[in-house]
Amino acid sequence: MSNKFRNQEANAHGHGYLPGLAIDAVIFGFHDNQLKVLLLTYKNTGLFALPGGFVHDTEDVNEAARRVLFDRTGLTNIFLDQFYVFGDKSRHDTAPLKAIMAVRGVTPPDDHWLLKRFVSVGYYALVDFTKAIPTPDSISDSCDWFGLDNLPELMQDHNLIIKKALETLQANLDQKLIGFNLLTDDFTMGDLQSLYETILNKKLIRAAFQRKILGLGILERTAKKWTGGAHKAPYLYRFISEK
Amino acid sequence: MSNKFRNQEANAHGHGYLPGLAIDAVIFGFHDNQLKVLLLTYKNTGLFALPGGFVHDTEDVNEAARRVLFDRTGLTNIFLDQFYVFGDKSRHDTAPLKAIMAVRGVTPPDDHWLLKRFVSVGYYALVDFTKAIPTPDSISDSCDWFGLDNLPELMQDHNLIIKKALETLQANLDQKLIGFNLLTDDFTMGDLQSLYETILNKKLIRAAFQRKILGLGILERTAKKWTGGAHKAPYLYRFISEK
DNA sequence: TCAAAAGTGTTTCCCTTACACCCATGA
DNA sequence: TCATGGGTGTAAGGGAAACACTTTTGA
Repeated sequence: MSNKFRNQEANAHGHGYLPGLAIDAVIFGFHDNQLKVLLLTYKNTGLFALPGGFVHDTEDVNEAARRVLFDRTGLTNIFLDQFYVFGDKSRHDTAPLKAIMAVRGVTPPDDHWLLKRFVSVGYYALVDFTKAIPTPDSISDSCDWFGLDNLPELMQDHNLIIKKALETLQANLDQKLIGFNLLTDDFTMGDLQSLYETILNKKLIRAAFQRKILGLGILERTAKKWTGGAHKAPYLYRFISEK
Repeated sequence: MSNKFRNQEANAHGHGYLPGLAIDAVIFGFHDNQLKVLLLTYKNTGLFALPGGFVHDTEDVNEAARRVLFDRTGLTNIFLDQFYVFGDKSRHDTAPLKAIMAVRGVTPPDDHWLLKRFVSVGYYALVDFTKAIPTPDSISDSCDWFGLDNLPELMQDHNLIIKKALETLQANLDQKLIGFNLLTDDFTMGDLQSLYETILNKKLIRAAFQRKILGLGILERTAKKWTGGAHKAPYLYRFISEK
């Protein structure tokens, strides 16, 4: 949820949007050897939420997800995938929405469309932490990275959504080779291994990892070297996009 | 789509249902060494469609999918999983729905809820062909198995939905060991291999397959033997449910 | 000179492949 | 007895794991 309220408060019937359908985006980043997700905070409510939005009746659902991702990060051409539909009736909880609106001095009518039951399509995205520009929406007062290890209590079932997104990421990491989307253009083998270890939450064997990754034939060595530490300088690698 | 119209024609506003949200179920069966899916046919329209339905406002989306599966097959406790949300705006096509209604002598008003844009959650199910009892809904005149190799042209994007369901099945076959759901309680190793070969659409090596499957430790030999052919009688195996 | 990180070579182990052989059965 | 399908034994091959050795760098 987020960006869900720009102009919507005055639009009590949700004209122009698909009714009862929301998008929630788990946007992963990697920094300081930690997996992070983008969260919105709502002023004076102590509420935290995943970035999200609704679907215009003129766009595809997947397009809406890309729009949400762009609005919160300024990024396009990013790995973004559906992973689950959250449709339990127990999700229906009007309290947080009312609280957010109340702080803004709005008391929605009981039949306001945002207070109805919503089904949410969960998306997860992998972004380059250094390139994303976290941007709050019109009714949240900040948009920030939070470490996966110390997430706050989130609105509704958003903690569950993140959990399921992480499981999907772990399961697809090797299969779809999506991990690279979390790194900068050039990176060392150590960076990549550290990323894998963080996502999978287990140590990997250095020599085996190096051979396995290089064996995929999807990295090129960019001749350049890194400098700084009291040790041998590692090579920088770059992901080879489709030839 | 199916079962979507029981009582709904008279309910032009879709009261009691989540608006704009549908469920489509790709129900796989296995018979005569062929993968089959359950389809509904609509009288006098030449239209074919996947079984489907809508979500009551008193039930979870996953519950609604189970209900659809039960209504069309009489089965419960069946493998059933979400695999994708079909939400492109190009799906919106009122022609087939109008045709179906027209045959029944109904002309829906232009703002009838069924003529609005729908987003559909795709589910796929794996059922024992011998146990399912295909049952048409109130407005289709038959519900039958169709071989995947000779599917008719289906309503809307239902051919695409089946294609994507099959890809999901292929990708998850080994990982989640879901293939067993398509067989009878007791089966020979040949049956199982034939099933795998059909789903994956490639030949497997007999000896390797047998060792691989038995190596999983999830089958028990039921001592009994099969009879009939001019060759050694194969053992029957049974899937060991959680111990 | 030393510690630490990086790259690579070597050996072992295991799973898959490939091939073969034996068994059971009915025509 | 013969063809056919079913179960299993054995050896080869490929990749991961485990370990070690070398290289590079700054303190």
